[in-house]
Amino acid sequence: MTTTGQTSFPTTSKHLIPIPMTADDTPEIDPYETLAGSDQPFWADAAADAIEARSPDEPIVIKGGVSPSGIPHLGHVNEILRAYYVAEALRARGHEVRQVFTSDDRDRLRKLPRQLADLDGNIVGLGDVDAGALGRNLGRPYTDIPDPFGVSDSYGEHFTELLHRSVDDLGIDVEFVSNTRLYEDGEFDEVVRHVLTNRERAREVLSAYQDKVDETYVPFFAICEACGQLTETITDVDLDASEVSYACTDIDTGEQTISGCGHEGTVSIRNGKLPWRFEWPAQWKILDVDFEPFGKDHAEGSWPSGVDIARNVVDVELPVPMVYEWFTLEGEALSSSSGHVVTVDEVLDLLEAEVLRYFFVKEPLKQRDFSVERIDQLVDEFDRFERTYFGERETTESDREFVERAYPMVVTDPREERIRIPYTFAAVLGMTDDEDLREEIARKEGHIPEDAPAWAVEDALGRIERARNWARRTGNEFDYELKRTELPTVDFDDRVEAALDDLAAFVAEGHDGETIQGEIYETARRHDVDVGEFFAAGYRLFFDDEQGPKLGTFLGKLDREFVVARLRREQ
RNA sequence: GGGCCGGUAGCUCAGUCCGGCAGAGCGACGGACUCUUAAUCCGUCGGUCGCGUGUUCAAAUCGCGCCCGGCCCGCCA
Repeated sequence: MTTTGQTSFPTTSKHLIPIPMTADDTPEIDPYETLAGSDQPFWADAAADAIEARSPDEPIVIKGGVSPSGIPHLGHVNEILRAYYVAEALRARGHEVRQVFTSDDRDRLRKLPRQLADLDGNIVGLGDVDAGALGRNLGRPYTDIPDPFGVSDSYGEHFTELLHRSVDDLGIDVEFVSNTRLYEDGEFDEVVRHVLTNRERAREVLSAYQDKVDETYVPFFAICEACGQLTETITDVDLDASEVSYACTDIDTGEQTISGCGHEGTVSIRNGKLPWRFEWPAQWKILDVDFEPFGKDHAEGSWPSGVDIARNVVDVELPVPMVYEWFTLEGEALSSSSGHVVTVDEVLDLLEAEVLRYFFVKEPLKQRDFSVERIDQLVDEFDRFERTYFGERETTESDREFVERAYPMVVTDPREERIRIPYTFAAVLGMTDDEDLREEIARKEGHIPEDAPAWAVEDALGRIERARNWARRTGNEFDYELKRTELPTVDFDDRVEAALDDLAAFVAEGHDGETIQGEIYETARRHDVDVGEFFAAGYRLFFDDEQGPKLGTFLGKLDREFVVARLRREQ
């Protein structure tokens, strides 16, 4: 994890001058409007237009950020990918762009997640770590909590690292910034001092948004020297010393109350944090943010107050906002705490990174469902997206314009020779572990051109393992597995058994797959067995299933003794 | 109480900004490949565009009013 190389601010500054207490109308800026009314075929270009319209200084800064509260899932990646496409759109126009992502790791742990994940992404239950020890850290900043796995420096660093790895796996290069480091290194000093200097004003502005703000409210949380909790009761502010005094009182997190230790003390403003509503605009100022995408959860609360605070307290120009809808997983909201999540790690076992990148290139304001069950549809859609780019299929003009712009951002090295084996067919090929056989069948069925370059063949075959993982994970109709070691339980009537013996004899003579396929029909007819019934018998024998791949072709590829013995129900 | 998204073919969705013949993929059905089973190819089937209403020569598309589904905010972050 890296931090920004910001220079320190001088201790005296014009920003320490109190802002006069005047009422100020803040025209609303609707974050839903950024993409509305644009005639751009790709939404990221609409966002880029809005950014360019402000003539920002280079490099243009695109930000995002989340708290490292637990297992990073697809929702967290969404935040980064949305920003990424906007950054790419600007880069394609020749701008220099910094995409930064703040890990809001000084936020406090408010409740224990039900699941955690180790650095390899293996998901474990809370009971598999020392939950009691973790529980004693409620109310403390993530970066002050020991890593439950004992590897990283802190809980915060652990989960930030996991997210960083997910982003790396997607091939996205983002500058990660630790919020804690920004405080520790003094990057926040000036803006914190400014907010505290104008705390009357801050109180007045925020009170329009939060009822709990009263005369005693001070916009700062201090880290208690005794117990490490972020306490909200600030009893005194010493701007000359850049210190605050506090009393460690109970914290009401809404769901539960975290008891304070009662300690009273004084700490530097580097040992604490601004409340989120102030911290967000403060980040805009420190990092000089030009564009900020955020989930719809921020659209009604944090954003309007952030606009007000940016203008009337922090004194910073607003970034261009953009709201994105959250998506669902199998039709239901993602939830770290309840464990209804899917990680990037898991998804990349099922499909290629570019397919996942494609998922996030679609309209941000549409609520979409990510379904493992129907991943084949997503992959098929991606394959069409790719074929459209290479002009291999017809589509509408607007779709073509979208694809031409978006595809190079999804697949960063477009190569026309690339081969995609249809996903469900790849799942069928997954029935065998024999890699040569996989390739042979794929070639035979026309999914790999004669003159395909080796790299393209290798890439294409890589999908088979993923599709097989998918078939197994979902246990769907493509979950074929050759029952090689033991004979499935079978119960055939005499005619079927006679037909199988007959077919065994034919196979023993040595024929290729095509011929065997034809003979299956002939044999069935000769023995007055329904063709469908006979195929079903074959699938039962070899796959313990009602259906499977094209049988004759497949049997022709297996070693003959095994096929003959199995047809005779001997092995 | 408020916000946003969605409702178009059996399924998943595009089309709505900017009104002008109702679209794609999957699916189902029929056929071809000496051969009902993955794939491939050909063909067929598919829709009261959630409901109502207004505007218009013309509405899936624009306005208004509803209904249904989902999520979010009104604690915290």
